[in-house]
Amino acid sequence: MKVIDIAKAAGVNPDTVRFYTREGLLNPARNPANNYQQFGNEDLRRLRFARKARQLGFSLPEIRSILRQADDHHSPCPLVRDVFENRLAEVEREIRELHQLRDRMKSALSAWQTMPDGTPDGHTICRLIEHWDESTGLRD
Amino acid sequence: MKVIDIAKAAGVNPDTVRFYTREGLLNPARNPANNYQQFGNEDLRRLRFARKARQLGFSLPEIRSILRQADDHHSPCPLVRDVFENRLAEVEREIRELHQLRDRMKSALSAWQTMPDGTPDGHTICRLIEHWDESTGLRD
DNA sequence: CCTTGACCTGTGAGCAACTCACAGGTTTTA
DNA sequence: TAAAACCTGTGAGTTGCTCACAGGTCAAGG
Repeated sequence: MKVIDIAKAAGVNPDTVRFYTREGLLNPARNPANNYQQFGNEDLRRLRFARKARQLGFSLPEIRSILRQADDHHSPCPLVRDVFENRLAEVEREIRELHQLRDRMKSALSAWQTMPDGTPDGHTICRLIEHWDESTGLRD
Repeated sequence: MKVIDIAKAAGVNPDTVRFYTREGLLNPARNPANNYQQFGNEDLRRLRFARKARQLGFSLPEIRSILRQADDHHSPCPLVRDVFENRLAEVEREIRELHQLRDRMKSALSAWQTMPDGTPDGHTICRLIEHWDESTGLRD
C-alpha cells in the first residue's frame, strides 16, 4: 500500500498519513527502488487505532507511547488506563460545562426571541453576554 | 489602567490583553509621554465581553465584528443572533457526541475494572479502542 | 517513444488563540 | 541610586493537522 491507499482505507487525508509517519506513529517499509513508503496491514491497524484514540481525546504523544509500548511487547494497559481515566474525567467536566452553556444560551435566546429583529435597543444580547456569568460562576 | 491592571481586573493574562489589542479588539489610548497603553472602563467592558463571548465559543474575528458594529452605532444584534444560533447548534452537537463518548468510555472502563492490573492479555483496552466505533457510528 | 497526469518525496508554512521569550526603554520601590 | 517590576513591539512555540512547493517516478494514451 502506498500513502494514498492507506489513507483511503482509513478514511483520512494522505497528508495526515505523512504527518503521522514523521511523528513516528507509523513505520512503513521502504521500496529501495524508488524510496516510496510501503504500508502493510499492521500499519493500517495502527493508523485506525490512532484515529480512534484521537476521537477519544488522546494526544499524539500519548498514542505514540502506547504504540511504542505495544511494539516492545509490553502491555500498554497500565499507561492507557491512566490516560484513559484522566480523559474520562475531562470529558465529564466538558459535558458539565457544555450543559451549563447550552442552558444559558437557550434562555438567552428565548428571552431574545420575544423581541423584533431590528430592535432599536440592540444591545440586549450584548448585555446578556456581558452579564453572562453573574448567574452561574463559570470560569475556565 | 495599564496592561497589567486591566488584565488583573478581567482575570486574564497580560499577554492576552496585548494580543487582543493587536488583533483590534481593544483600542487603548496612548500616553504620549512614554507611549504606554492606557485602558479605560470601556476597554475593560470590551475585554470582559470578549472573554465571555469566547467562553460561548465565538471566534475572535466574530467578536471583533460584533464590537466594530457596536462602535459604528449599529445594533450588532442580527449578526450576533446568527452566530449565536449556529453556535448553539454546535454546542448541542458537541454535547451529544461527548455523551456517547462518555458512555462508551465508562463501559470500557468497567469492563476493564474487572481485570487485574498487569493482565497478560494486555491488549484488551487497545482492542476496545480499535473496535471503538463499530457499535455507534461516530465520525468526525 | 514520449508526454501527460497522478502520484511520490521531504520540507516549510498556515490555521486558532493564545503564551512565552527577548531586548531595550521606563517607572516604582527600597 | 540601583534593582525590581513594569512597559514596548516582535517573533516563536504550542497542537494536529492541512496545504503548498519543487523535484522525482510511474502508468497509460497517442
